[in-house]
Amino acid sequence: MATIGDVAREAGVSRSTASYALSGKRPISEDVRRRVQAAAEALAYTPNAGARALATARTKVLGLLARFHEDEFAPAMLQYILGVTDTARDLGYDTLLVTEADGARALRRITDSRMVDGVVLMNIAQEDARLPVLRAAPQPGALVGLPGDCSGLDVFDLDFEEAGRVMVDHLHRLGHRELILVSQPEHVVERGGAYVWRLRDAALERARLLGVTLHAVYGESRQPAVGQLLNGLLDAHPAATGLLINNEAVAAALPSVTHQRGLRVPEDLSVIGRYSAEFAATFSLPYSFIESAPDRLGSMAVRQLVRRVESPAARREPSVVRFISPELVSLASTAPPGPAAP
Amino acid sequence: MATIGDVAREAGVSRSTASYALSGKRPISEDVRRRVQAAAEALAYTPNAGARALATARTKVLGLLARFHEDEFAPAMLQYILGVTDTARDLGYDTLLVTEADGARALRRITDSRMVDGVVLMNIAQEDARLPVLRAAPQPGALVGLPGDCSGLDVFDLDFEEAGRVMVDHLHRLGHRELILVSQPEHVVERGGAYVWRLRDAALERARLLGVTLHAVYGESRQPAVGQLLNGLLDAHPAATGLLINNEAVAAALPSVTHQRGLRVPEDLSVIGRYSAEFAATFSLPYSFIESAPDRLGSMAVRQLVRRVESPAARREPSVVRFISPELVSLASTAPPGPAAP
DNA sequence: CGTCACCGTCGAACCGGTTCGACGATCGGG
DNA sequence: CCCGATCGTCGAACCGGTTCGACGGTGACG
Repeated sequence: MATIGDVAREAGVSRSTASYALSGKRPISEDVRRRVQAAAEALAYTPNAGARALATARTKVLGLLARFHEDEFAPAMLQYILGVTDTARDLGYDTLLVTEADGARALRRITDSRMVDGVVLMNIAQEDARLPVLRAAPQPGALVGLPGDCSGLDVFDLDFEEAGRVMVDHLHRLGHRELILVSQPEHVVERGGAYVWRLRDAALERARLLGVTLHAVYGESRQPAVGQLLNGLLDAHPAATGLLINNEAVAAALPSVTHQRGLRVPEDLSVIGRYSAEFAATFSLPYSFIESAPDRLGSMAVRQLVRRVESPAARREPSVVRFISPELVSLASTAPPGPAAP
Repeated sequence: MATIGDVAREAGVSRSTASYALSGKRPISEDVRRRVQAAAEALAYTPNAGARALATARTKVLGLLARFHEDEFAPAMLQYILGVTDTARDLGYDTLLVTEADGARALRRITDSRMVDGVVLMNIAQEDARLPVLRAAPQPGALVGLPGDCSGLDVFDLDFEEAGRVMVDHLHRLGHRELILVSQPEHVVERGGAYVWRLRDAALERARLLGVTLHAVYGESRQPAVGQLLNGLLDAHPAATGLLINNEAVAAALPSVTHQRGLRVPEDLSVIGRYSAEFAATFSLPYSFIESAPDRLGSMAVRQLVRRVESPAARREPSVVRFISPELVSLASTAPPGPAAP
């Protein structure tokens, strides 16, 4: 491979001049600049990333730490990842994807060795072992998901509390008075998946205020348990006219269950979920839903991260916590309850 | 951050001695070795990745080039990725995930700049623009998927031809004489997705030999088109007793269609698909299927890649093309046709 | 007791970039 | 015509590792 020394020799200038001619960081005569560029072209010169990183203390690589729990829904995960990699590339960065189980150790490895200029953390837990490591690291970081203590960290997440309230409000306004909320499986809660109880608690609180009955249960993530759970719920609460779903797997399984039971949606049961539009389209879920926009969250996190990476001033700004407000993007499957329907 | 110079000073030795003490590449007295290790520990020394890459011409990073077409199924994609990242980490490598649209340019970027020691290419097309770039690159590469010309390249893929034959054979043996095969959408073929026609052509050929009628059609990847397609097919071929599916989205949509039509599986219709066990479990597909093991393919590709990266001898070995033989891992939904059933 | 081999350590060079300070040439102004 | 500012270029140092060759000290052996 050609080095900048080769380019310089070919163009008949010194290495430093070649470097300046290519970077434009100092004035260079038009003639020399052209000769250097021609030489670089001719030799197919590409700077060595390691050497450049060593000299500039910049790698142009971002780390992305993600865990794949079997109970997490793959399509959503992939959308987060794409939001990050695509945005990073637009901004001139590559992405190092780290999926190993011991996230804290992995984070220490990539930050201490200076492989990355910054990191995005996903699958944030209430008490996340990676956060102390991140706070101590010299590189900035951004979280997708809200931890218990987010001091000093940039956080991006859906406003799950508001999502819970919007769901309850919407059905209450239509006249529903008995609802069921299916969340993620309980072990997601146990490992600190705060988004489960953030939506759940807010929904329960709002239901209490409005005088609506809300049966809140933890869900399942895999078949056939999901189907059994749904059938059990509908058996147990025959008077419930509305179903709230904070769990992609449950949403995906619902159509066959309602079909099987002969339930019409929304005439017999109003349904409102929380997932991405992409997910809704893939599985043709005919439900009202709150858009969770994973790709947008990933993208936002990267933009903020890169700002901090590239500007010393931005690095000193106070940390931000930014919530995407839940938007009800479809109203296909919610209607006034039973008797009022055609 | 501490450098090896700091460690050396702390331990009272030269930089080279510190390096040798940590790497063990030359005999070092027990006393010095302990002092150096203590110093490294005390200063929380971690080698600078850029500097090491510059000196050793090794980055301990592998590139993973993947494209995400909207008509490709996310869960399978994620399994491929995990197979690669997890195996790479086990072998001491990190993974640079590159998803940009212009794969050839991206590949050139990461190889020319020496960011990676090797690359894994996914979503291989029949005529793949990345292959010339890979062949010209100084780093070894491995493909997950079979291109038209795989000379000089390590290739890992499911044996789709055999999969097609196994599907037809299996149903023929049970007594079925009229079958339907639903493949991927036609535009997957147009962009060079060879696995579509590899399975399809082999199935058609085998059906011809056996005197079985096989209606082979291209599928859809999204709802509600998938459901409409299936209904149309079942209407058009009422005498067909077996359904072959080489398309995850179609498999996922089938239960609600059969339910809706009142078709019993396997009594009225035998079904056999091609997808991963993970996928089957998530969606509770009660079908016979051929395991496609994306994580295993990713893992195999990385193992071979790392062999070539680490051993100059292995680098000179002739390239390999390795097919996973299709295994029928479930027989839940295939039975002799109609009248013979209970 | 002298010599040789070997063990352990050191200094220096190198990997391939970037960047700082200096220096010569050119130009304008007095 | 000389001086000083400006422009363009160069040499050298530096980033932080690894590795080669050399060298001093010790032990074994003749």
